[in-house]
Amino acid sequence: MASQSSRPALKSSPAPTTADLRRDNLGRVLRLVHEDGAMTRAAITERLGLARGTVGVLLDMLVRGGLLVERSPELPGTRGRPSPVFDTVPTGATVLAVDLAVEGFRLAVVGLGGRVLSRHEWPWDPAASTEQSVATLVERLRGAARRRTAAPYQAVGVACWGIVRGRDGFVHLAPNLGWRDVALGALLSDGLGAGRAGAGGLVQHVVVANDADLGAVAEYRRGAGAGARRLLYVHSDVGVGGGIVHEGTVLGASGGYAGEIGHMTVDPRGVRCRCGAVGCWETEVDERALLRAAGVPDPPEPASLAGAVAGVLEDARAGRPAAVEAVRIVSTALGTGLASLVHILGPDRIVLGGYLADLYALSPVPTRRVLQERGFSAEARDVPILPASRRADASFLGAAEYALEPLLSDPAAVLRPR
Amino acid sequence: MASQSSRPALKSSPAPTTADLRRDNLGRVLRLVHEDGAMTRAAITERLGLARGTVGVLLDMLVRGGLLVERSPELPGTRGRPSPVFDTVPTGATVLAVDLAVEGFRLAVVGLGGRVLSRHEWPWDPAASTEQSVATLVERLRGAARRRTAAPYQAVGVACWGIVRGRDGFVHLAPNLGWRDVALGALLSDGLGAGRAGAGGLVQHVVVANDADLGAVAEYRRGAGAGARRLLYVHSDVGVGGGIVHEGTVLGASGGYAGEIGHMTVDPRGVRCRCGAVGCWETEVDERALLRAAGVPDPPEPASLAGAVAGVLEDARAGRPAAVEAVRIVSTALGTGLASLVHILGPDRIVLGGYLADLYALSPVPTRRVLQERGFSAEARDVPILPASRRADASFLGAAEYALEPLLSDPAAVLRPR
DNA sequence: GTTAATTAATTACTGTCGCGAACAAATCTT
DNA sequence: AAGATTTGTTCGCGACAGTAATTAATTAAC
Repeated sequence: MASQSSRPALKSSPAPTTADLRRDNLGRVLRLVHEDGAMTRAAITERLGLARGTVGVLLDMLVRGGLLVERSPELPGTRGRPSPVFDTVPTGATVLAVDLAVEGFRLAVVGLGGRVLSRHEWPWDPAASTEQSVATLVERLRGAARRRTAAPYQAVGVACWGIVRGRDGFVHLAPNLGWRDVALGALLSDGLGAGRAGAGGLVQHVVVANDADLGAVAEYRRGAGAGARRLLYVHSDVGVGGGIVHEGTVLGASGGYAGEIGHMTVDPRGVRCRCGAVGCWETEVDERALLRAAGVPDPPEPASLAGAVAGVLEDARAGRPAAVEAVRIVSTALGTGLASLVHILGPDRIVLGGYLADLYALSPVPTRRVLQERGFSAEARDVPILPASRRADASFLGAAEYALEPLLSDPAAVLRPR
Repeated sequence: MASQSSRPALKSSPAPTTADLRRDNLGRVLRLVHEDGAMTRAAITERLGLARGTVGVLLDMLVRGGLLVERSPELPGTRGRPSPVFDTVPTGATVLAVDLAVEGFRLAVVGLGGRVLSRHEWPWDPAASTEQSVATLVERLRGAARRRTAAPYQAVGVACWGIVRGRDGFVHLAPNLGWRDVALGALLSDGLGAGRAGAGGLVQHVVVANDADLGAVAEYRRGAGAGARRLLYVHSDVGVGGGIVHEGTVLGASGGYAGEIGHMTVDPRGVRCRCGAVGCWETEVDERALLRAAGVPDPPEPASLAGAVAGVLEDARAGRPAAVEAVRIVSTALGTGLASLVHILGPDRIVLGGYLADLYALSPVPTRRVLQERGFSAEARDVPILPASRRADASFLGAAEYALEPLLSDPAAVLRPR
């Protein structure tokens, strides 16, 4: 049963044609302005290396489609012919970005260019079943979507804390919501008529993804990970999640459930994890691990966990031995896991989110020392570790960016039907 | 419905032009024939989805460049106009594939299409310094390269067991050769005049890479990993190496030293590793780990290690308790590490090389059980695990494929200067 | 205040790429 | 022998990008 299993059943990827070229370049122009903000024709031409005429045509299409606007140049200052700038139209494409939290769900309407247009928040009904909760979510989204049907593109991006299959947004497990095996992606798509342009279709696209993956996207696009070639994003509060962006693509969100870095085994004689296994990394580095190491009892209310953690960090800052020692232990465990990940993935930057940013800011030495000891190369030993710069918004922004992706890779497909 | 299938390509910099289009498609045609063997115009047209005329032009260029030949069709049999097949010219592009082993280095001349044209083997001079050994290697390669200067493309691919920086082929550490910090890639490039087309340039391109990475390439291209979307290749004899192929690109070979999966930490109270750290995965799953678990003393000669391992496996097959238990322990450790890697990377296939193929064939249950216990999804729990189908040749083939890459992605650049 | 220099956008022209339709070729079927 | 079937080639078309000349708008220099 080994060799030469039939034929390579996988079809060769279709070869690109001139139409693909146009699609690609149209997307590149839009993406550039979306990511880097307003800029002139000349700047776009320079950045993309295209011919001037080409850029002109592409910009014209995007303006005509309502995604970009041409504005008169602000106060020339430089000499030479002043050049009008092109900027995104925030209402030209909007994403309903959703963050599913324990108490309720937060909704942000994010426009093209990354501008947050509005925010809302609704509590869960504690008595509601999973089905009812999802139905409520759909209802709220429908309401928000209906208010914005003028935009040529509208999408929904949901950040879900838990184990989510990127391919179709199937939620295998969302511990803090108590959800298990919920086909959230399909339910939202149906409820909002994703794809159905005319009849009842409120949005073009729905994505549901792991919040750590989306945090990685956010940091890569508009945060501390910008410009990295291979970014490792590690987030922790309760549990540890992570996302890997490799040369611009998210490792994990495409197919299965990759990126569950919190559950790599680091100690066969360790603590039992929520997932049922023993010795998962997250049992040694998440917030409860810190409390355990500090001898602080687990607060009964999940809501007060953050406060207890802040307390331990404060105590450590103040020099109380028990807290200092706890921080040292957890920081070391953080370093050990990071070292493994560096061996496996070779990131050129690491971004820490959640309480890890605070932990590392307080006590970088134990973490760095492990990397120094275990790294095989200067690159590995000295990987830059940065705090996440999008702490509060990471999931939102990532969800928005991710949901916007279809538009950015093929604006024409969205504009054509109009 | 089918939303969620976005393939995020978050890059922006280089915009493709029509020239890139042509380059791309020319490469696709060559790659297709190289990988899947001789085929007709019609088949190529179908596989690539290009217009018939386009394929005709591209094939014409490749034939004119001496990379492909047109052959009369074999026995029509079917009705319709018979179609000549196009096949690779093995001598049209050759790679000098090198495997650096303990006793000496092996050299295979591999032609386009993956055909091995010749093999050679030279022992190291035990008294030689590292510099002298490299000089010898260069000399042998020069000799082999000079014999084949007729080919439009010639390259060198070196598989090196150790820690190798993919970017430039810098060998940080090659334990079995006793090499440390050798700029092998640069030395070979200089010695063979890589790139210098006219004056003394014998080859176009030189790559040096980790043998596990190259094994992964070989298995992905022409072995048990063919067709996988995300392939995890794990190899072990002494030490554990690994390679990850994600959507057709090697995760480690591009930049730093990634892919050193043998050195992820699995037990803080474990055994000290050669690398100086404690509890590396390879201390629990490589050949010496098996011997240790079986209570067999480490043979003094590295050469007799394989024999000792085979003996333990044989004993286990025969049901001797100590050997059976040792195999169980190591298989379990294999499963633990694989489970972590599955969590992190989410491969859709795992290929085991080196003695791990035999170990798993003998005792798959403990490994599979760990994956079953720890996996979060059906995909993760049931990842196919296959033995490498290119056991002996993996490094060779991978080196050849990898060194051929520049030709396959841009045949015109090679053909133009002629 | 006029002129030169500088930078930018538009326009027209040219060459290339891939597509599709029509036609030609080679074999099989009836 | 005529039609059917599949394949390869040719040629016109549209789309795209590159180049160069022209026009436009501003600053700097005299």
